[in-house]
Amino acid sequence: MSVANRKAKEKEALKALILKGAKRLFIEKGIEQTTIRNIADEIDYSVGTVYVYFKDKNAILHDLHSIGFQELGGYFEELFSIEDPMERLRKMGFTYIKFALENQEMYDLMFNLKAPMEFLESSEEGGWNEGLVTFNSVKTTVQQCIEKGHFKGHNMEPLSFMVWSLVHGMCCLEIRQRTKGLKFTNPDTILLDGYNEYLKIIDRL
Amino acid sequence: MSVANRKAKEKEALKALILKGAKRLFIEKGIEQTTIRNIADEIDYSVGTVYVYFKDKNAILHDLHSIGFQELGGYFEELFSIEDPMERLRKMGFTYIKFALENQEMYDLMFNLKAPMEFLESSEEGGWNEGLVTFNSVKTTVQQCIEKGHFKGHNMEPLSFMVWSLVHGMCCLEIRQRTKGLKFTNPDTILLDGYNEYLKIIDRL
DNA sequence: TACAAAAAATGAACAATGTTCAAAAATAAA
DNA sequence: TTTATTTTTGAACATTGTTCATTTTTTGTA
Repeated sequence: MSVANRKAKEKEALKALILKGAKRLFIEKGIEQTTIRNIADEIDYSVGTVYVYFKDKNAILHDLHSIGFQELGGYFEELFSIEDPMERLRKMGFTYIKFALENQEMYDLMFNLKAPMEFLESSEEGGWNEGLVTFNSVKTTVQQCIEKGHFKGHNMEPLSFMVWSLVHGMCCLEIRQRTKGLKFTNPDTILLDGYNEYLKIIDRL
Repeated sequence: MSVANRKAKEKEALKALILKGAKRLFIEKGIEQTTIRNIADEIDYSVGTVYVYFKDKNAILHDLHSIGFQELGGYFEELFSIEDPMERLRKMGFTYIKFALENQEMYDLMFNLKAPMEFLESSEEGGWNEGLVTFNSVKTTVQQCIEKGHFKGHNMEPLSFMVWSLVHGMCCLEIRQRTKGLKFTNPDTILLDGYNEYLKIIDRL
């Protein structure tokens, strides 16, 4: 059994190597500018080998999208030590924006590109688990806010979706160059300025 | 002069024909699935001809993105007869969502795809005029709300950006399949339910 | 009308991409 | 050592955006 065992580990290692190389190139020169040949070159394997370990490009992009969610989880970790749900909700949005701006290509992959979702559709997996888990962080926190007497007259799930949309929308516009295309009074701080307006609002609810 | 004149008009007509064919295919089978050869076939011209009238694919996508903004302008038209700025702001968001859902490929092109912005960067045009005009509709309305005593303690531009991000974020998540990937309690109405939470909030400001 | 010049349209050809698969190389089992 | 299995390879294919020398059409002139 030890040989088969080692082989299995080697397979996993190579898979991880491919993902690591792909991620490096994605961040370095953009996802669209990265080809399978580039990835193969980067890790000194042939094109064919990549296709032994991944069904197609979508599979690579999906696995990398999952890694992105792990990393987002790392950013979120410190949030769960915050007792006050309102304070946690405030910081959560800020952390989300921080992650998006510091990991633009990964964020794009996680929340914008079609590839990961196309992979899900063509696979037997139940649904978008990564998104579900992240959205649950928001929902749970909003629920606790409600239980503490905030957000009177609001519904938990739609309100959570609204909050998520708000931060996602800002990140999206920024990453897809729709803020650079415009000319804001304070172009460098428009995301945080916008988020601050939101903070002012929920502080009163 | 009449010949040169007619020629110029014919050139414009063919350009428009190409754009019309492209748009039809985009809506029918998606932007990513549409090739220049497809477009040429659709209008019974050769590939080369398309390149006589457009520098590259980005140029087509940019022009089509501008057409999208004209269409969005059509949706917005009735808004300007609404006197009360708060009421106008409410309806504006709703109209925006309606446009996005009824014209998903076009919306994607206008607010998500990189092509139109890449075209702008490689051209001598000043900036993203289409986006500027649309965002001005929001800003003007928010400004009028402020002048009427609403949104006390808020700043016009960041607040407008926040509002835009909120609706854009919802549309974006929907169009890029991040709501289908999740499982909402009411999947079919999550956008409107989310928007309603927003309405409840601003009604109090 | 006939014919040369200009303009417009063409499609074969190129480089780059994702993908496949028979063959080669490396490893394991006997 | 020899055979069987696994892993790796890279040439080949279809499809893409793009170019450009050539052909076709239109215009201007005698």
